[in-house]
Amino acid sequence: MTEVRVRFPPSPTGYLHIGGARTALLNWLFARKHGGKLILRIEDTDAERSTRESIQGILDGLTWLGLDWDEGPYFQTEFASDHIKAAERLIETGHAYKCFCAKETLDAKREAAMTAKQDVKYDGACRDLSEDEVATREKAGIPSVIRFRVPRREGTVAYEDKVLGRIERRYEDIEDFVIVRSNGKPLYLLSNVVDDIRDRITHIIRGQDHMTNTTRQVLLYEALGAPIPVFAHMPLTLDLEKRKISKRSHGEIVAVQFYRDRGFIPWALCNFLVLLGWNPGTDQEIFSRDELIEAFSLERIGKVNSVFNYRKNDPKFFTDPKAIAINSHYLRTMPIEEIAAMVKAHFLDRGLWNNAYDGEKKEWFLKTLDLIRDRFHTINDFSTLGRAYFADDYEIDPKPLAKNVFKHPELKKWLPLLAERFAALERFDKDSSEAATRQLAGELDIKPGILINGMRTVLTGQLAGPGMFDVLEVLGRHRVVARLTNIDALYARAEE
RNA sequence: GGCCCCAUCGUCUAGUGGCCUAGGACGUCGGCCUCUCACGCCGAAAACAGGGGUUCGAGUCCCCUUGGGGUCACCA
Repeated sequence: MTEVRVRFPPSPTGYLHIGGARTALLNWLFARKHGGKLILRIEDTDAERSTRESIQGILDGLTWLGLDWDEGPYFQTEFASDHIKAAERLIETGHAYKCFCAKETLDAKREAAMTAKQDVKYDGACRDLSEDEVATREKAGIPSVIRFRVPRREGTVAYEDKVLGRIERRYEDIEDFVIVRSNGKPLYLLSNVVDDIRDRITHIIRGQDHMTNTTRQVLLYEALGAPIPVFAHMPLTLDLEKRKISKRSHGEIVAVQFYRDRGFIPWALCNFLVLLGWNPGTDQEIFSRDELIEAFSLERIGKVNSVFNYRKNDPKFFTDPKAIAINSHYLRTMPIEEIAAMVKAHFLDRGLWNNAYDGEKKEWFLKTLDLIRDRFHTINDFSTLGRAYFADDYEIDPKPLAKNVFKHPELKKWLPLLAERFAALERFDKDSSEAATRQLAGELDIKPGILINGMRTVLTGQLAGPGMFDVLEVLGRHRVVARLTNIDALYARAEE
């Protein structure tokens, strides 16, 4: 059995978006599943739109996602001579010809046909030019493109799609398409095929937006005398209006970079993306890398386009709720050391990192992360919602401040009083602090919840959080007493 | 408009003629737990686009209609 070779060929005209990431992921999975190779090929033949930053952005995105490749990145422009040679060979073998029609007149014809709601196809004006006619025009300096000569015959071009089944298209519905520009540069349809032949690609896994390219490319494979690879056209990812998502019209919400910046766990994003148009046939939705590689197959890719159900301006669900749900799942179930590594990178970035977290405070750090991670959705939450655990300059959410603190004016005295009790404790831990709190509540004849919720707000800035006495233990007596004692400042600020 | 593809809960989906009074997940709502919130657990509402066939029997096969998407570049 020959080696499985797949490729991911992005055009570097922007950042990596989730559609591209999903394509890369499926190719990667297929390669890993079959012990094959994933080739990364940058399709930069559109020099005007290709940029260095874009190439780097795509590489960074793939790396962040954990999708590694085995060969490349190759750059398509470096193989331009291969493409031209192939085009020349096609001319020699009669599979292509030079066309001298001016782009402007063709564009005008197309436009006219479109508005007249007619079929728009190249009329084949130069298809049967004699050698003399070609020579004359070249001598006259008329620029020409190279067109593929689509066989004029009855019947259809067909191929077996791994996802869609048999796809057929009649020869007469395919126009003679351009494969080389008048400036001598090859076009995608040709370059792509030539590169795939050279790279010995066995399976082409790409979006359904390439379907009409495929029939034409099959013709190219045949004309070039190369074996036709297996095609698998995956369904597209659509936006809320059911439009194909694109970086141009959707901006950051579809950029892989956005998810990195917002504190997503790379594999969680992969896990979410693979579920868009693929399922294992069981109820399993959460997969480790190895599990997913094991479970993956082309046959279980669906035919139906899926909607990327992103939300905007929602503090909790800033993207597809299911993506958030999967991310939070990983956040609270992954080994805490792995979470810690991601939090470290994030803290470093935010200036919240303390080297002791890797040293003498490591145990405390891990314990704290483990305590608070349950209600977080992203890594970023550790520096925002969880800031009070790592710094003293945390914000206090006005909502609980009103509800749990100001609503009980006496807390202004009670909280410092509680701080005194804590300070006087022989040992300060979960049990002793709870006992002291309940004791004080009893003495004051109030519900313990008043003290508990009040101090939660003051100590963590949050309306909700882990069990309060676990929090106290993690925060430590020193910080607890200081924050509870210094409560006057809070009231002073409120009275302003 | 031509060509190609597709059609199950709000969203992601299971379903390959009888196991479907259509299953799961997310989201939503209710309950339990509780110092709060989350987790967890329990429960609820929520879908086969429409119409014809075929068949003893259709979400599942066929046709039509409707709807949606893709594509029609000297972009990739």
